[in-house]
Order: sequence, then structure tokens, then C-alpha cells
Amino acid sequence: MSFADLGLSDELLRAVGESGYDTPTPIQRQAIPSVLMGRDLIGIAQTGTGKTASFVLPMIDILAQGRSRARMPRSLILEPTRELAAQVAENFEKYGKHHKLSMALLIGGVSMGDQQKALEKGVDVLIATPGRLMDLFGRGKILLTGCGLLVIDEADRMLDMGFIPDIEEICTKLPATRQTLLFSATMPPPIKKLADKFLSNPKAIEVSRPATANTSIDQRLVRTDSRKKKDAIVDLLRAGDVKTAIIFSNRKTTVRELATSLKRRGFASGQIHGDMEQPERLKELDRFKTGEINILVASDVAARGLDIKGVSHVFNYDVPWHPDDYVHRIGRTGRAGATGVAITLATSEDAEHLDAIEKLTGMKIPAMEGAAAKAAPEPKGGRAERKEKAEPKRRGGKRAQSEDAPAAAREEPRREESRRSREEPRRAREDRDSREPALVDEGWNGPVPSFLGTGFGH
DNA sequence: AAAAAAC
Repeated sequence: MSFADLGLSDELLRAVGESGYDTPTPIQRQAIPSVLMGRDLIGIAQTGTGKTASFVLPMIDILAQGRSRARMPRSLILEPTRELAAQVAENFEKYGKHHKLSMALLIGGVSMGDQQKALEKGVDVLIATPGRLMDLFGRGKILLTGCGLLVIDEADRMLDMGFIPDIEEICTKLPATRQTLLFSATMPPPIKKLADKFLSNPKAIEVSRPATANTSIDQRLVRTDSRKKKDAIVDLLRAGDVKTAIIFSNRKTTVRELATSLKRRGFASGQIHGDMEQPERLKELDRFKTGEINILVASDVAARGLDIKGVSHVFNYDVPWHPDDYVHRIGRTGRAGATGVAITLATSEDAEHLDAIEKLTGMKIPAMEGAAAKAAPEPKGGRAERKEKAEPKRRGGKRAQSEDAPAAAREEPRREESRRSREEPRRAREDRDSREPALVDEGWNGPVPSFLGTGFGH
């Protein structure tokens, strides 16, 4: 089975091929033909399954017919965070390069002027976070009556963030006869209700995979004391073979402090959290992706969905309060068939949260003792991931082929999803399915996209 | 207990 069997256009197949993809992932195989036929779709899938391409690709072909009119976007993609919206926009640019489609990225924290200008000219695809979209809508800058295609991505996360009322309101502004695609890692009742209300006769696709049966991530625990945490992290960064690391903290203030402290100690480090200005957030992310810095201190804004290639280590400077977040955080490493290391610093006060994590993942995180705790283990088993070992700072651009490979071309632990689903008690499945999968979603490795109504294509 | 998202 190749992409050519899915009914996509030649131009699109060319863009896909040029990006290095050749074989569609299960969700792409199942979703693309249905989306091309105009069907509604519920995709139970997480990042790492090739989810983004499963809607981006058919959308490009659907939108290739017809053209946009001023202030009347033809399609809308809703994302929970600004960074995820930017990541999807990057995918549109990549796969739409042989099409003449226009898009606008409507996210908060950046100037509205350029977004408005793009809307005025007319766009084929609107990629938005709910807040900015509602704002612009309220100002009369957008008419959604011509928007015949809606994608609600990461629906369960939208729920967590309290976006459901906004989503419902947005849905009512769209024409009743439209195609709606909804993606969610889990299906809690409110999401089910949303789907019942706004989708008609949807095709349901479920692609799940055990998150931390993810052997590509070597998980370790370091017992420490709150006062020694900073020294511990510095030791781990120095001693281990840390090529690229994300250090998660529970609080924005801690992110700031730790980032400052690491910088002062000479680490090529940066930070990202929700109190930073949006341009700064994207700039830091870009510096990290291009290798200008190799350590990123982050809040949970970066925990989910973000696909950054070649992260060798994830550190939990704090044990996350919500066990799901643990799985999401460590899922930033061990991506694209590479192996990664996830090290969690835990104090005696963290016992309860640690228990919750171990219960969720169904495994005890092995402790690094004594001398071992001084050195972070190397990611083992490696292929591409060990390549630049001697050189802590990656340079942008050239990357190992396997890392750059498409979701489908990558090595994928092909577990028997459907069989597993049948055999497993529903309860356990739901539990597990709320976790982040081991693998990556479509990459976003380019520079920070210019979010403002970029034309793409030539 | 936090974080995320509009101005």
C-alpha cells in the first residue's frame, strides 16, 4: 500500500514523495479515502500516528477545486495551542507546495493586522486557536458561512482547556452542510456528545497504541531533595551524553529561574512557557530546533503534541501533578524510531504523584543510584540518534535521514491494534489510550512559519 | 497545587 493508492492527486503525491514519505500509516490509510469522499470522520488517535497528514493531505486536494473569496475561508482547523497550530500550518506548507492555496494562521499573541489582511484577500485554510478566531469573528473580519470543512483537532485537550463552549459556538457559525473531522486521543462523554451533535454519520477510526510500552524511552528516577535539585540537574546535564534535552517544570516561575541559572552556568539553554510573548516562544522553539541551543526548559505548554526531532533526553525537574502529563512529556523523546532517555527528579513530597504515574504506566520507574545517578545513561540501541554524539549542539538543516523520514517510512512498532482492542477490558484500554504514543507526528523542523497569511505553493 | 487560551 502506498500513498498513490489512496486517491490523492499527482501534485500531492509529488510533495509527499519529496518529503520522503512512501507508505501511509494506518490512520492515513483509513482516513484519507473517506475524507476525499466527503465523509465526516472521528479519529481516535494521538500525535505520533500520522494524524496530521491524515487530514492535511486530503484537505489540500479537496481545496484544490474552487477558490477563496474575501473574508470567507473555505476550511477551518482548530487547535488547542498556538504552537500546535503553527505546526499544522507548517505541514500545509510542506505538502501544499505544488498547489496554489492560501492559508492564514490565526493565533493569539501576534499582531492581528497581518491576519486581517490575509483574511481580506481570502484564504483556503484557516488554522486557528479558538480565542483569536472568536475575537476576529466578533470584529466581523471573518465570515464562516463559506466554510464547508471543519477539523477539530485534539478535542480532548480542548475539553481540558475549557474550549468546548467556544467550539460549539464556532460550529453554529459554519454552514450546516459541511464536512467535519474530529480527532481526539480519548473519547470522554463531553467529546462524544460534541461529536453526536456536530457530525453526521461519521466514519470512526481508532488507532491506539500503548504509550509507555514504548521501549524506545529509557525511564529513570533520581531521588533528590528540593534544595539539591538544581545541582542534580546540572550534574546530569554535564555527566550524561545529553545531546538535546527538554527540562520540564510544573511552574512558569521555576522555568524562568532554572533557565536563567543554566544560562549563567554556560549551558546553551532557552525556555518556553505561556507567560512569554508569542514571538519569543516561537523563537526559542526555533533556536532549539535548529540547534542553536540544545537545552530547553519548558512548562507543560510544550508537553503535548509538539514534534521536535532528535530530542535525546527529557528531564522532569518536577514530578508532574497529573500522571497523563508525565506520559506526554516523556513522549517528546524516543520519537521517529530513535531512542531517548527520560529522567525524573523526585523528592519525598512527590511520592503520591509518583505512585499515580507508576500506576498509569503500569511500571515502576527504575531509580538511578549513587554514582549512576551522576551520569545520565546514554540512549541505547541507537541508529541515527547517536550520530552527533561528540557535538552537543546540532546545526540546523541536515539531519539524519531516518529522523527526517515520514511517519510511515519510519520504523513503527506495529502492534496489533484491533486485536488488542478486542481482547482488552474497556476500562484498561481507556486508561491507556489517554497516553501519548511513542512515535512522532509529522515533523515541523523548518523555521518558524510566518503566520500571517502566507501563500504557499509557487 | 499549574498550565493553557483573546484583547
